[in-house]
Amino acid sequence: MQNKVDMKSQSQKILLAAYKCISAKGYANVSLRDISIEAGVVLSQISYYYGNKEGLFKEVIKMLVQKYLQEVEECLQKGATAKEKISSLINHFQEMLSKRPEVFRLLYDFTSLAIWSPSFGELLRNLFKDLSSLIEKYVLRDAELKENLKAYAPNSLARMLFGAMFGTAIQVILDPEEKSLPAALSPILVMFE
Amino acid sequence: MQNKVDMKSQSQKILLAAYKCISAKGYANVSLRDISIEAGVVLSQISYYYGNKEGLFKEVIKMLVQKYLQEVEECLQKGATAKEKISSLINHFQEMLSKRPEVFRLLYDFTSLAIWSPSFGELLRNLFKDLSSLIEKYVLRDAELKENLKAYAPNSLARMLFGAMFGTAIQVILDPEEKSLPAALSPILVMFE
DNA sequence: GTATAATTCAGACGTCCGACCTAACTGTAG
DNA sequence: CTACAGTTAGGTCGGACGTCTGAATTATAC
Repeated sequence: MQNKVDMKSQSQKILLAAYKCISAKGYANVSLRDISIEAGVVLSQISYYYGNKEGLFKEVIKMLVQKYLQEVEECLQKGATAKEKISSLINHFQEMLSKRPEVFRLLYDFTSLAIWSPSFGELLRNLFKDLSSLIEKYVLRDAELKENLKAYAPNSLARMLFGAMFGTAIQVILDPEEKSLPAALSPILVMFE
Repeated sequence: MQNKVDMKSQSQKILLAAYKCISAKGYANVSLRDISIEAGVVLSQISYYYGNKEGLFKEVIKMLVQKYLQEVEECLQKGATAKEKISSLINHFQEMLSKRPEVFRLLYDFTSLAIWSPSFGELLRNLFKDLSSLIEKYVLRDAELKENLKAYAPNSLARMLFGAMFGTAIQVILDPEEKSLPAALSPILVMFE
């Protein structure tokens, strides 16, 4: 019979510990031993469930992607106009930045891995594609879109909008003391008014 | 007497080899041995000149920053209106992306280091501050600025503009096959027309 | 020329890591 | 109970890494 504290499966404990460790110290600075200790599990359990470090981190990413893509979609459904939708998305980003900055740290860490590793690269490419597709779907199909925005391919616009959030957020992460930085996301709205 | 091929000082050879290796494979995937071989220099020369791996990479960054901040400033001086200046900057980014993508790879690699290491963090924070200050100085002090842009703090606007380029560029780096992506930088111009 | 400092060189050291192996344990089906 | 697959445990292994040491060489100052 399993103890109540051990109700969570070993594999889940490992996954959560990996999330915690990596988002706190970075993929490169965390060893599988660190994670096994944090999870209260023996080292070899990690290879048993996830094969290797890369496989484990991929699962962490997949878990996160699944969780947050949905949140983003919900944001984009709020509001009637394009501006309101983007505004809701920006609010969500700002809230995440202040309340769950570790999610962003993980994202940026993941990004640098993706530059050098083809398999991570594909994972991140898909995430970026999905995110910009969501923006395209909910915002840029808006009939009320300003005339001068229509000169650009919707996909380019979506990529740029997402890029602006991504690029602004990293500045916040790097300089959390600079309280005025999150506000830098707001000027995006200019494009929709 | 030094051989002509060895005219470059050891420290310079190391610095250039480090740039080459790191921008090709990433900081975490390059060993000091790789660099010493690429430089045609003995391993211990690296510690002699740069102390340790971190010190060496910091010098690589400083070299790069010095080189490119100037380029950016020159871009921003071209053109009369805010839109023209930003357009010139975007062109420069697009050209860099296609001709010297390794500079961006280095920048993103550096960014992920900066998240976890305070000293790298300070270096990158300063770079971001300098870049956005340049944009602020040359573009956003423009008297012809659109009325609705004036609602935002110039610094916030500059941060967002730089963020948009940073965040769009990473998508290009990750998906170099997608030839339409660099065009995603262009919609930024909408804000200035 | 000699003394002194700076540089170059070859190699070793201890550490840490991911991967791997084998045995023990657990639950289950027959 | 037995057989067996699934799981957990503990430990080892080889290798790669950054750093360090000390000797050899070269340049510099007097």
